[in-house]
Amino acid sequence: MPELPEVETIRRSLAPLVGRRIARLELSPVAPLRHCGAHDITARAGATITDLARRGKFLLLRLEHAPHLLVHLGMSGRLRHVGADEAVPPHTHLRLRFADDTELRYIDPRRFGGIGVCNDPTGADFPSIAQLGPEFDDADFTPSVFVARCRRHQGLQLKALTLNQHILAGLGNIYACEALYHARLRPTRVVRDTTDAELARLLGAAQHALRLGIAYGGTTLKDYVDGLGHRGTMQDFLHVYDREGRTTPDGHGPVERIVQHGRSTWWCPNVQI
DNA sequence: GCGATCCTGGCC
DNA sequence: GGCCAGGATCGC
Repeated sequence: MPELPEVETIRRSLAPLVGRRIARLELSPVAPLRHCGAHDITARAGATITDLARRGKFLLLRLEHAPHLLVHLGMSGRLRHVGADEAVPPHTHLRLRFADDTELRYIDPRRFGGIGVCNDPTGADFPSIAQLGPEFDDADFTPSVFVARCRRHQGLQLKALTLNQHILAGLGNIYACEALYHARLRPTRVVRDTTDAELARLLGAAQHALRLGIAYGGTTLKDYVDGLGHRGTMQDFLHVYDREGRTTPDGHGPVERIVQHGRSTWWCPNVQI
């Protein structure tokens, strides 16, 4: 479900949790645990949340003392801060209860996401975070750095490149399709047949797509909401994603759908060369 | 680098 | 019943 803009929106919406102590913690027996055991999670009961951070699509709940908690929402994960008396939906895997009778719930029907712990406040000791590429807004992440990273994967199609979290962290299927459209690049193009200038354009388009997504509070296609239940509005500004057979909103032409690596890509042949 | 795989649910 | 879904990992 959530890509970087959605996770960032959730992070911001959960700011009221900072400073609160986890009075009680409940972990489902089928919770998707990553690189840890149930006790690593349940032992965090009693700890105080000092900060909420994000790295790529990971949300970090920093606690007063390590280890910290981290969450990845996968395809169907949600985080909700609600009153503890609200009905508990199916597939609720983690509940962090606070003294004011509210709780943070992690809900994930498909369990493609997961929860884990890390000792480093940036999550750097967590395997899949350690392997992430730079953040889109990292000041050191210049076009030449991005091009150099891309050149290590000369055989990749540009669609796979944009989705590859080791090269640039945060894009998912929506923002990858939109970035390729704004960069005017055909998703089936291969890195080795792409100029440095084109790759630099792709980075700029990806950064733009992510910034826009954050500004609009994420994309609600179906059921994405932030921690307080608010929908995003980025869906009103998409140019190609899920628009097969329609024209781009800027009137540049018809949108086609192809399948790459088992996933849909929407793109506009009139624009993307 | 690619395809299969992990899951549940919604829609046709 | 089949197909599809905001993701990532693990084999070959």
